[in-house]
Amino acid sequence: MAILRVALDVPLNTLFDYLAPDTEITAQDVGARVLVPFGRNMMTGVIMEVTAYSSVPSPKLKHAAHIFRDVPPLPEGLIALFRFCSEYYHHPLGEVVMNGLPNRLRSNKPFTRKVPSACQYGLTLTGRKADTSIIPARHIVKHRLLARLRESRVMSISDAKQLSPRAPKALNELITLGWIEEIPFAHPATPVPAAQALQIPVLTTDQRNAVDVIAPEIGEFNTWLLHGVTGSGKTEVYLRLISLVLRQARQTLVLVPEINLTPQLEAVFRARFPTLRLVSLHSGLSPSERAAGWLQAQEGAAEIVLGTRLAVFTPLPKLGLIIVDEEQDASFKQQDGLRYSARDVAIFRAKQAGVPVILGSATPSLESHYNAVTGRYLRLRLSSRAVKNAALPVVRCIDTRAAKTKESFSPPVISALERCLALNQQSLVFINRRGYAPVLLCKSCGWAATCERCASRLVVHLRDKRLRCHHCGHQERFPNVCPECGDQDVVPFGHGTQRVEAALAEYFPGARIMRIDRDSTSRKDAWQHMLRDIHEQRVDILVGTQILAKGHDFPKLSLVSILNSDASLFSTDFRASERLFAQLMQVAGRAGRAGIPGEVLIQTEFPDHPLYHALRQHDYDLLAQTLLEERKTAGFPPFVYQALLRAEAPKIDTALGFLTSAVAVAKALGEIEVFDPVPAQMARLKGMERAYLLVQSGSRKKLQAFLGAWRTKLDALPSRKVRWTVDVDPMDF
DNA sequence: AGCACGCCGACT
DNA sequence: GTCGGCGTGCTC
Repeated sequence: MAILRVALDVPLNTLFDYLAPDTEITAQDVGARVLVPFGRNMMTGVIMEVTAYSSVPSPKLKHAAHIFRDVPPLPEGLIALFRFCSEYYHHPLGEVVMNGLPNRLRSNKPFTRKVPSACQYGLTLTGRKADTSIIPARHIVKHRLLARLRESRVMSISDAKQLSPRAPKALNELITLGWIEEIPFAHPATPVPAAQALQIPVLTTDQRNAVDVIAPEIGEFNTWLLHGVTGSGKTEVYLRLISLVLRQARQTLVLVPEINLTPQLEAVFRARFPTLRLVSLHSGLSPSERAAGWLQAQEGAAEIVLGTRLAVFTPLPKLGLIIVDEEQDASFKQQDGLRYSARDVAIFRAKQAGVPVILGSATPSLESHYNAVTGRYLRLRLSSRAVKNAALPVVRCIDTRAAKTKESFSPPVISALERCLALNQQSLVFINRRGYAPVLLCKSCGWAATCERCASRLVVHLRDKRLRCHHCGHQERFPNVCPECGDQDVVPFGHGTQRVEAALAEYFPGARIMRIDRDSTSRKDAWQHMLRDIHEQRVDILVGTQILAKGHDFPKLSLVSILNSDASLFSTDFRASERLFAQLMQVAGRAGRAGIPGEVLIQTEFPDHPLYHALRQHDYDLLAQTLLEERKTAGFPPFVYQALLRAEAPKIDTALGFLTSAVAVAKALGEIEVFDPVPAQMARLKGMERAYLLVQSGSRKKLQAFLGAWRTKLDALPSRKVRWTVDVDPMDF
């Protein structure tokens, strides 16, 4: 009787053996999903191996209930990728495998592919004449659907879903009522491309060079670092290479950071390749849609798979190229569960598949930069802007020790904004802090509002008169008096986007000001509408957080002011400068992209800091060299390889106690540098106390070997009330 | 992780 | 006398 070795979504570092449900089991079934009894439940897992014998005593073995043959089994390569991740990140294989599957395929129910809805919806005669007031006013979705249909006659299911996620249900009820009917599509939804949409831009010398160098290497593994200043046209290089890959009938995987950038890039791809079969895996998809896209990729039908970090686990039988855009972005590292770096997994995957991987960035991570310096990655530079006459913006520092700020603004920034307004040009004010003020203080006793579940200050949101924790989402009412001393003098301290917006409104009563942060863009489609307003010049001054920094072109923008970024200069996090630099380069890059000369003003108390110096010169390499030297002296990555043992417990001493015994175990294993356990930066989060222990080594191999042995020993350690995980190549401390 | 079993305090 | 607390141990 064949034995199935099954990966299950449980935090145990083992596969589970089952007797095959019938005799028709072959090696073909490796990679298939399987329904098995586990404990007292049924669970869905993936068959990792089919063997003849099991080391589990036979009375314990149960029969698998059912092998799903609704979708093809996972390809061998993907299983190998999962095994690699499990080993490298020291995370249970079952969790890695199940984490990689779309949710819909993790369930115990077979997958039935829904025929993509080939119809639109329109009003019936009854519906057109009907009195909508007989529908209760609280059925907002129904009213909106009807109103929209009276306007536009027809709408597709996706139009309806844009109105509300509950629209399908409302539609069905209205169909039952006889007000709405299904209208079959006359034509497939593929729009005929306008001739001018296909105009292909002429490449700059740098772009041409990059394409010419990479093109002959398609079909071979190499890691390319496409290092291009903001606005240098990295996307155009991607497009040229993708078109080569398309011609070979192979698939391209494009990974993007976790922001609403996916639709932008999707539109660019569709405009260039009108008949392209593209699957976009973003957070807005329903489980069925995601599974459907995933299957199209697995069947080789999708030519491009575009998505955020999870997309790195999409099965791609005809993979020809991987692109990781904005490779330095922190969102490629998952911060819970399997703590993988999608960028690093992508590189492994490219190597495994024998295809090139392109890491694109204006400000590469120091790790990638170093790999390019040592020759492990091949760097290609795009050093000029792609749009004719678009020069890099002039960057100036405003010394706020000399030019005193009032409500966050120094006189030079105010006059620059005035100038911009007079010239009818747009300007951007960057302050990376949401809310009105980052802290609420009592002037009398020094009390500050803090989150009861986290070790964080509550942020003042004046608009809704509430205090909010930006770490756990907790919110409470704004106190009228200090809860400590009863004094009435509780005041917001410091500046966030809302306060800056209010100050600007005072300075420039006539200006059209728009605030752009997670609060103002959280409503569905809000950001899209705001983008349109910006493009159509209905806005003079944009105030916002890093959400503004990424990927968007604002052609009319000529001035960028950065109000308050000094805090990150002297952070305890050794990666803070690198991140700040990347962020400021990105924001600065928003200015002057379409021929208007751009200007960037940075308010700082440390205008002589090397970071600002490099920024003024647009000199990434200069700063990278400085930072690398610092890291080398201090013994930080990329000169060492690190891992964290993270522990959390209701009481900090429990976590620290566990870590202390882990230190003893680690020291006994030897050959590795072990640091003392310390409380995490955000020591308390969501009611849990957190601490970590850092280990590092100059050799990745040694670190890996150590982690394997260490983890086995840690599993045996008593860990009452403590939850612990290993974080390889940690990004957050 | 779930989910059992299992042994000690405040309630009908 | 029971209901229920979460400590410990197992899941093929």
